[in-house]
Amino acid sequence: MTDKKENILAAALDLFANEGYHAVSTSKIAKHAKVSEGLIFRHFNNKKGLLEAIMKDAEQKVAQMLAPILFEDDPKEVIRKVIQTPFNLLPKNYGFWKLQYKLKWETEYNHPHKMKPLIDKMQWAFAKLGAEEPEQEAILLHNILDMVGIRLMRREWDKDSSFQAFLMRKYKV
Amino acid sequence: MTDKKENILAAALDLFANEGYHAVSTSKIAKHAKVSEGLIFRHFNNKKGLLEAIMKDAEQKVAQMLAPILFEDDPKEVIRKVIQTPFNLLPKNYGFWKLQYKLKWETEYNHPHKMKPLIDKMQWAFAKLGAEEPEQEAILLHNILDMVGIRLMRREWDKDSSFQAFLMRKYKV
Amino acid sequence: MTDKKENILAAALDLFANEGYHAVSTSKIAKHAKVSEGLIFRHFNNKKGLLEAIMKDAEQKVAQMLAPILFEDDPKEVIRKVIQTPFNLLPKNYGFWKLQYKLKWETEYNHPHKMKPLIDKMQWAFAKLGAEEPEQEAILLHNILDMVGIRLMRREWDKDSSFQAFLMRKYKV
Amino acid sequence: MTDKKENILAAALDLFANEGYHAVSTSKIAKHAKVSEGLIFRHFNNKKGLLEAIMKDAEQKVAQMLAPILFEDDPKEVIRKVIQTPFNLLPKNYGFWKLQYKLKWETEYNHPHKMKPLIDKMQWAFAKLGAEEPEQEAILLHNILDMVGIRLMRREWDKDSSFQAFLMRKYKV
DNA sequence: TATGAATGAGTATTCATTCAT
DNA sequence: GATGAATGAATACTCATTCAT
Repeated sequence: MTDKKENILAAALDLFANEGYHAVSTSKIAKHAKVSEGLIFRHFNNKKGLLEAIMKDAEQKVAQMLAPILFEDDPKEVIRKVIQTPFNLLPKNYGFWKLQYKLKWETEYNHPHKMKPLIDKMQWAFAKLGAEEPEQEAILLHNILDMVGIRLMRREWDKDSSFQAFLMRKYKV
Repeated sequence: MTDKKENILAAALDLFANEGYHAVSTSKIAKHAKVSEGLIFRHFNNKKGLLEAIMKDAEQKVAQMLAPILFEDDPKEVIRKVIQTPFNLLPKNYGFWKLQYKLKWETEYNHPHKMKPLIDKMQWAFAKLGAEEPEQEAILLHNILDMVGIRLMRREWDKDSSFQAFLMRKYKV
Repeated sequence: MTDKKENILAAALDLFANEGYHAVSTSKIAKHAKVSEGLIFRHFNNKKGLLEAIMKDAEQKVAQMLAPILFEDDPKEVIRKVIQTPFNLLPKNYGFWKLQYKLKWETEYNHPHKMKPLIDKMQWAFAKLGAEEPEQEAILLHNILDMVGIRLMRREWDKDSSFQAFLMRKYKV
Repeated sequence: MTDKKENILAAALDLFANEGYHAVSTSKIAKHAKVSEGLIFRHFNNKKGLLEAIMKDAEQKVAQMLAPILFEDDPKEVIRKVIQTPFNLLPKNYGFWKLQYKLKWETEYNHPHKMKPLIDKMQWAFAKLGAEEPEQEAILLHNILDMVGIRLMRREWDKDSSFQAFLMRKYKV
C-alpha cells in the first residue's frame, strides 16, 4: 500500500471517529491527508468505500484482541483477561475503536455478532466457576465491559481508572 | 405552540434519532413534517436551533424519570427502581432516548454529569445495604443500566428481556 | 399618514441610503421600523412600491430646493445661491440625498432631466454676466456642484469645507 | 489562468457593473460565464472573493492611467492630459470603470486616497502656471473630471462631447 | 499513480410576499 | 390597521464524484 493511500486511511479514520462519517467531507479528508481529492476516489471509489476499507481492518483487529482470551484454558484467567481488555487498548488506537462504537448507531452499518465467540467463552468460564446463571453472567460482564470501552473512548474515564481493580475484586480474579 | 411547530419537532426528533443529525437535511425534515422548509427557520432560526429545542425537553424528561428514585427512602427499593428504569421506558419515547444516547458521541452534547444525582443516590443505597465499596458499586450499576438502555434503543434487546429479572436476583431486590 | 407608515418610510430611507436597495431585506426594514413585516406590504404592496413612495417625495424636495434659485432675478445672486445649495443641505436629510445619488446608478431607476430648469437658469445667468459660452459654463458648474454633493453625502468632505468660499471667489459672486 | 476562470471574471465584471453587486446572483454569473455555479467558489471561495479578484486589477489600471501624467514635466501639458483622461477611456473598459465608481458608494470599498498623487501633480502644475490657489484649483479640476467620468460611464454623455474642448479653452491648454 | 479543474445535485438559510386572524 | 404564521422560490455555498491530463 502506498504512502498516500495510507495517509488517506489515517486521516479518514481520525476524522470519522471524531467528527462522524456524515459530518466530514471528502475534501476535508483530502486536506488532512495532504492529497488531492481525486485520489480518494481512485483508491476507494467513493466515500462509503473509504469507510469500508477502514472497517475491513476491524475484524482482524477484533480477532487479534480476542485470541488470547479464546485460547485460554483457565476459566479464572479468562475472566481476568476479559476484564483487562478494554483497559489495555492502546490510546493510539482509540480513534479506531471509537469509530467502531459510533458506527453501531448507524442503521446502515450493522455489524452483527462479532462478539459472540467471546460471550460463549465467558459463559463457559462462568459455568466452570460454578455460576448459577452462566449465560446471563456472560451477558452482564460483556455489557459492563462494553460500557467501560465507551467511557474510555469518550474520554469520560482514563485507562488507569480504579474501576478495573474493583472488577477484579468483585469477580475474584 | 402551533400544530406545525410541533410537527417539525416530532419529525426532526424521529429523523435525528434514526438517521443522525448530520445525515438528515432540513428539506427532509420539512417534507416529513409536511411544512415548508422556510418555516423551520422562522421557528428555530437554524438547524442547530431545532436540535436545541428538542434537547431542551431532555432535562425535564430526565428529571421526571429520576424523581421517583431520588425521593425513595428504602435503599432496596432504590436499587429495584433503578434496575427497572430502562426497561420501563415507553417505546413511543424510544426516539427521544435514542437521540440522547447518540448525541453523547458529539463532543458538544456530552454532559456526563447529568446522572450525578442518580449515582449519588445509588451510592447511598449501596452503603445502607452494607456494600464494601458503595461508590464503585454505584458506578457499576449505572454502567450496566446505561448499556441496557443502549441495547434497548438500538433494538438489540426487547423490553421483556429476561435480563431484568436476572439483575433483580443478582442484586437481591 | 399613520405613525407606523412613517416609521417604515424612515427606516427604509435610512437603510436604502446606507446599505443599498438590494442589500436590505424587507425583514430588516420591518425590524428597524418596529413593525410587522406584513405591514410593509399592506401599505406599499411590495418592496419596489416602498422605494417608489420614498422617491415620490423627491420631486417635491428638489422643487423646494430649486425654487429660490429659479425665482431669483439677479444673475450674480443666481450663481451665488447655486453654489451654496449643496453646502446648505441639512445633515438630517443626507440619507435622502444620498439615496438620490445612489439610485442614479441603478438602470431601473433613471430619473432624467430633473435638473434641466436649473441648468437653463444658470445658462441665463452666465449669459447675463457676459460669459462667452454660457451653456457650457452652466454644465460645468452643474457638474462641479453635483460632485460636491456626492463628496458631502459620502462624508468625504464636511459642509464647512473651504471649497465653497473658493468657488465664490472663483465665480466672483 | 484558465479560460473558464477568465469567463467568470468577465461575466461578473459586466454584471456587477451594470446591475450591481447585490442585485446579481452567483447563479446568474455562472449562466453568463457558461460554467457551473460551483466553479465560481472553487476559484474565488465566495462571492466577495470574486469581487475582490476583479478589484485587484483596479490599482494596476489606475496606475497605468496616471503614469503619463505623473511623469509629465510641462505643467500645461499636465493639465491637458488630465482633461483628456476621462474622454480617452476605452469603451470596452467602461464596465470596469463603472464598477469602480459604483463601489465608491459601498462603505467597504471606498478608498478615497487612490487619487492623491494625481491631485498633488495637478496642484504643482497650477502653482507653476501661477494660479493663486493651486490646491483648490486642483481639487476643482479633479471634481470636474470625476463627474465627467461618471457622466460618460452612465452614458449620459458620449466621449465626443464638446465639453472636452470647452475645458481646454477654459484652462487655456 | 496523482492532480486539480469541472460538474450538478444538494445544503442550510434568506427572501419577498400572502393570508388568516 | 396590524400581526405573525406560512410559503415557495431564490440565494450563497458545499458536496461527492468525474474526467482530462
